[in-house]
Amino acid sequence: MSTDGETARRRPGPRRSLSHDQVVGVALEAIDAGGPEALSIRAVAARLGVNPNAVYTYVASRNALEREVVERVFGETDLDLLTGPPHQWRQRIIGYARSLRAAVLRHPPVATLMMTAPMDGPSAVLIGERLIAALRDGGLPLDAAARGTYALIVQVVGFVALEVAETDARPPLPSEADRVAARRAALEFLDPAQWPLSAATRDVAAAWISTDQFNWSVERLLDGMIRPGQ
Amino acid sequence: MSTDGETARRRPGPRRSLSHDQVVGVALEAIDAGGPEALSIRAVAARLGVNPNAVYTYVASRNALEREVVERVFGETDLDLLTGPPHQWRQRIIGYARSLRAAVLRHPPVATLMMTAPMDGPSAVLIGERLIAALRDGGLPLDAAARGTYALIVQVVGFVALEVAETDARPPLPSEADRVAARRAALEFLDPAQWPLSAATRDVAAAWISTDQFNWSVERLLDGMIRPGQ
DNA sequence: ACCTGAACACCGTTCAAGT
DNA sequence: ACCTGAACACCGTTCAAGT
Repeated sequence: MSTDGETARRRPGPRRSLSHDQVVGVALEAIDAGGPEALSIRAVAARLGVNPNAVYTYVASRNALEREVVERVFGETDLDLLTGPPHQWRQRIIGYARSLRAAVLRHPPVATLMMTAPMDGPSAVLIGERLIAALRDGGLPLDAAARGTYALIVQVVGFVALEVAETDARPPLPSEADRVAARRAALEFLDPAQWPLSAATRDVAAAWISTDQFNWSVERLLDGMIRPGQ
Repeated sequence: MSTDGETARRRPGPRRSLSHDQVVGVALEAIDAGGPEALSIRAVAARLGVNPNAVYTYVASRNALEREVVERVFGETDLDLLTGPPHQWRQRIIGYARSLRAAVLRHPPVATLMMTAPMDGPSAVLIGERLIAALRDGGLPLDAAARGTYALIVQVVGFVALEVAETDARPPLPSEADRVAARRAALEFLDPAQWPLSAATRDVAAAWISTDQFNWSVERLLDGMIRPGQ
């Protein structure tokens, strides 16, 4: 708790000390500079110019640090995109989904971290709250809106994680066109005699990680929820 | 190990030596016994009674080992569920999705591994091939079936990964009922004044990781693909 | 409250040498 | 071909001690 300093009390928002935020910020810097393995207690300590164990003053464990980094990246998304006129519920959801994907792609190693820790931070709660509202604007009953919220989160975060998994996760990522081209080349081996359908859809599979496919997946999920077959 | 010279050559299938398969098997055993951190070159070596570097005779790196473990778990799924009469395309897909989820839940740490490596193994190709076929049986054009295949994979694997992320990933996992109950308790803090929609749907959010929600998500995605709004 | 110093029990990976 | 022995450059975390 940061009741010790006065600056912390002035701000009514997050109660974290400045040094705590610095640690998280440095951790994100380390990840952006050195890739997935660069997020370590010792690397953060080195960047701060202190001994490794000094980091434990601000963070409980490596795991806790990872979760704070995730929280930080959620904070880089544009939550305002989720609010707006009810009839635009669809654009709001798609717009925010793209904003979330973009934020993670700026910090590729964070994609994995999002899949390995429960989404229980303040940002996650706020995103959930606004997603439920948007889905209700789309005509979903309350409970279905809550279910749909999670299906959307799974689709969006899962998509980005698998997208990043195709790379070495070292920022900056190659352009989407380059990544699709690399996939296309890697799929050349598909033998039409052995896997006729896969071979015939090589070009589609190469573009599985594209923005186009991302939008398509989210839209299909929305379509399936709006006129539910149950 | 037995007949490391001739048995491997007799079989025309995978060209791997018996010892290679043993290494992967031991890695999976280690994971099942010790959780996510137990999958290490040194732990596998210790289980085999050899020096750490001896493992490199059979596996190129820790990363390669992880991917082989994923391949092994894919092999535990029941691919036959994906084949069947065309009119049952829906049951085939849902049935296989459940089989895949069950296989991963038997080896929880593998869920994360599936999100951190490209799905390019032989099992992944075969699953893709049969998923495309099933979606075609559902009436989708070829390209849409290929797109839908990836959306389904993202939803299924992403769902399981986030489900496991709520636990310590140490098998055996608590029962689903227990895990839902734990989530319900953890969501007690939600303040209706601050997050009215989230607080009102606590019970739904607690069951986000349930089989019911899993089925619902997959079904909604299928609904959205079968009558596409594009 | 926050840091240093030192240590413990681990990692993945490489190299040289044996058989 | 497959292993040992030894080493390098790392990890996360804990404890005791300083200020």
